[in-house]
Amino acid sequence: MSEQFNKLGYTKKTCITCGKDFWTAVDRQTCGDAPCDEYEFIGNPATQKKYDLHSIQKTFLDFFSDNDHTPISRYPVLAKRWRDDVFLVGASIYDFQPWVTSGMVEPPANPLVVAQPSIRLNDVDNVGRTGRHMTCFTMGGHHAFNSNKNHVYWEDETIKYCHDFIKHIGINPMEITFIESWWEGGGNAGPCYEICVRGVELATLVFIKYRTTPQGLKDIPLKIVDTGYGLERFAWISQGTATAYEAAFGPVVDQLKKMAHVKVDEQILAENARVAGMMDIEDIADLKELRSKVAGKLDIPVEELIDATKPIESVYIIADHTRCLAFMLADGVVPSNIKDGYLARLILRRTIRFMKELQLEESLEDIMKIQLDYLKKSYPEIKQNQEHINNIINLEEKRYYKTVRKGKKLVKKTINYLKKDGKDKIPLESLITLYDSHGIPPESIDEISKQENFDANIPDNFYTLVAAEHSEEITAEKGEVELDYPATELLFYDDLSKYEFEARVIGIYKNNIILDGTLFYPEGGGQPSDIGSFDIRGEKVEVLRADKLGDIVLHQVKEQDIQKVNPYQGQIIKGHVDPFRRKILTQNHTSTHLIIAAARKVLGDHIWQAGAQKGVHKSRIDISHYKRITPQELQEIELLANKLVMDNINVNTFWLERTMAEKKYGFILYQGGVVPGMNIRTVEIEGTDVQACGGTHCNQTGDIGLIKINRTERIQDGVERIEFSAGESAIKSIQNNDNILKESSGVFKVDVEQLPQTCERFFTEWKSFKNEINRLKNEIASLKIQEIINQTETFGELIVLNKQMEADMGELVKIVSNLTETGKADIAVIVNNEGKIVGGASPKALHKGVKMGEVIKKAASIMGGGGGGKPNLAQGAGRDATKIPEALGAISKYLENIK
RNA sequence: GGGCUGGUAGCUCAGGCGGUAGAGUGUUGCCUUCGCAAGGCAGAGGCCGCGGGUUCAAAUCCCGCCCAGUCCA
Repeated sequence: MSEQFNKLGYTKKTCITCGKDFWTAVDRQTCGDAPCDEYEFIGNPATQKKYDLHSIQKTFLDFFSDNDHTPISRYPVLAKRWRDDVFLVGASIYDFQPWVTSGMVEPPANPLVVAQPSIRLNDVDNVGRTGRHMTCFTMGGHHAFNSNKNHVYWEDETIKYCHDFIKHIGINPMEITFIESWWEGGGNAGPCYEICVRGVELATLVFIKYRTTPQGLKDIPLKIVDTGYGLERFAWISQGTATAYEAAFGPVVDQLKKMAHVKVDEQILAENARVAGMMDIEDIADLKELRSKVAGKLDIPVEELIDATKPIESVYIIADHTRCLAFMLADGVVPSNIKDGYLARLILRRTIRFMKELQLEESLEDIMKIQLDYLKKSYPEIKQNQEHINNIINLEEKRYYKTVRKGKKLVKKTINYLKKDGKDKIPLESLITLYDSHGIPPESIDEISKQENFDANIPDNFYTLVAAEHSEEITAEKGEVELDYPATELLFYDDLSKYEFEARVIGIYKNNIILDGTLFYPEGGGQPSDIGSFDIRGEKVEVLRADKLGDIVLHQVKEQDIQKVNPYQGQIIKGHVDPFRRKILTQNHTSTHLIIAAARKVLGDHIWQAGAQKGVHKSRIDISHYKRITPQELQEIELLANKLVMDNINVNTFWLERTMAEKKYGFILYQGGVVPGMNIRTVEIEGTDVQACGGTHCNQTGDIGLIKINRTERIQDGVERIEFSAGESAIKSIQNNDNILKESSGVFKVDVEQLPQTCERFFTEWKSFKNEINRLKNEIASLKIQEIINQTETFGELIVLNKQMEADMGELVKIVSNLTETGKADIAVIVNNEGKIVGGASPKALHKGVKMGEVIKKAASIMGGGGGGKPNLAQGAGRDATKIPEALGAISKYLENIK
């Protein structure tokens, strides 16, 4: 245990309430954390000086900077910029996972200090209501990374720093308690202290020293001091405001209050926060309990409490959410229906919903302006993105209103149907469909139902029931094979123009050959593998593909070829890479970098690669963009990309240490996806684009020759796919388009230039001909009626026509329906020479029980076909025209029975 | 990545268990009116998203694609 506590005059006690061990400098019974201790700082700040978020952040960074820590800039909140296991940064340690924390890469500084905006959305429902929950908070972290070679500092120093910092800002250290605890997360674990003052937890000091495995805890080589100071909490305790929101973003709250004319009862809020502080609030039931407790303490009915707090809670939510959004959008999250984009949309729509609740007339853009003006003091880069943020939120606002409008209609329609069916409440099934498929939250359904005097019948555990609808998905765990061979030397990086090489066979795995070095590029980074052949003492063995397994390249050959290689284990063989394929894949790969660069120029800096697949004939690249790329924009991108080709820019590739590379170029390096490893292969197209990329690239952009963009596709909301071809394939693509045009214009026998207007003309004419034909058929039908109207017979009371005549299906239908509708016949059955048959019945005949569908079905089946329809009109057909008389006979027979 | 909706007239949408493509609105002409608002009558306007399949017959059923919306991880 730490010596430091004794030095500082702290002794260990056990909390009489929760039983946890804690360290204190005074004689006290409880640990100092809620619920063992109540909030004691509301209306009673713990410091002389009041810190706002900007000043506490600066004080924090300066303090640790003065104590030998290197301050580093915040990381983007969008964690996928450097890792692919989480969407958003949830703590300062996320910045260094996994590369630094695994020991693979040196930290940017050691020890270091950072104020990292972090986003956690799991408690989103509590935000604004408990006085302390936020979606976005600033985690101050001072970190030390201790290895065998380099011991920086551990527990003693950490405790001292924490103690000194708290003292530095003016809190009496006698008030601090250090609660002993255990921390686990992200596959790591270690002991920790929770630092509490006046009932609120201000920081956590974690000492990461283990890896959690199914077999238990394992020591890790790198021991990490992971501290998290809740800077908003520090601001709060220094100001003693009723809620953390006033302390963290008071100016925003004030302006919103003014806008919405919200009046606040400070006493209620303070009591609410105090009681909430004592509770672990997780779901709606907890919130309800909170309300009733607070109402009880204030001795007012719950309804009154809710009415009194609802507006200000909305203000808090909006202030919190816009801050969260500002970071997300500025850092490059594009709202979407999936992944991180979905989270952004969720927050954005929640914000609008609470704006509606307050009946604010201002747009989201107006509100966001307040937030950005507040944030710009510490985060000028966010304010610089204002235009981009506005573009997105205005678009999203419109989309949201459209969805709401549609949703309202749908709910009303649903209710109408239910009313017709004599139901008095909405079944759960419909509620789930409305939410799940159409995004209408149950609160909205309830609201609309009330207007329609209907019971929405929404269960309390609605969202749990929705979750139950989504049955768990099976994720196939792929068994990783581990092979014990030395890393294959990747020769292709040395000289990209070489296609012949010699290497030693060092192993064989299934039908794969392992060499000590290779020129074959293994599939990776969206670039397909090379193909080619081995030359083994004059015998040729085809290489089907190359794959990377860890550091080893596997060369796949045909099963039967393995014996040819087997005797040569340990010997040198020759390899030959298909130069054409390699060349065109290389051209395609460099092209993707140019298209990205061009797209950023044309569409904006928010463009980020979301995936890519290169191919021989065509390649594709997915980019984040919040709306469709217009055809004009696409042509601009194509032109610009080709200009970059024509400029014949040098493409430089070199290896850089990871942290160095990040410092030099920023996260835009990871445009093409997260790359593993200590050193990063950096591909730089001079003055145009830099990416961490393991692929093969042209030496100069001119080597590409030509880029042809073929089409775009919206693969997901917020992600646009661009398909293109490069080099020879680009020429082929253009020629292919040419051929299509020539063939098309050839059909019309016009010049290519005239094709559009010719198509237009033909299509228009085709439509008018179609209408004309329809009109003529009507006329023909009435003429043909004249032909046969006098051939009717009378069966009892019914006038019957049962004949064969020449007419097509459409005419038959018109003739028959005209006859029976006008009363010229009660039963009309006409069959043409091909065996197509139509029958109709007048209301009078229907009344007698005639079912035309059955009649025609029978008649058509005699002719070897089928048919059917409604009682008053039916049609059918048979292939055997010789049976027509027989079919007509059957009908006569049927009619005999009717009369 | 997975699930669920939807795409029908210029617009808003019915219809859909296969059997003659509909309404409202807008539009055009005529009637009523000094004129307008309004009303009455008549008409024009549809590759029923695209491509396959099943069937005597597909807007309708099946498969694929495109477009839009939405929920979840």
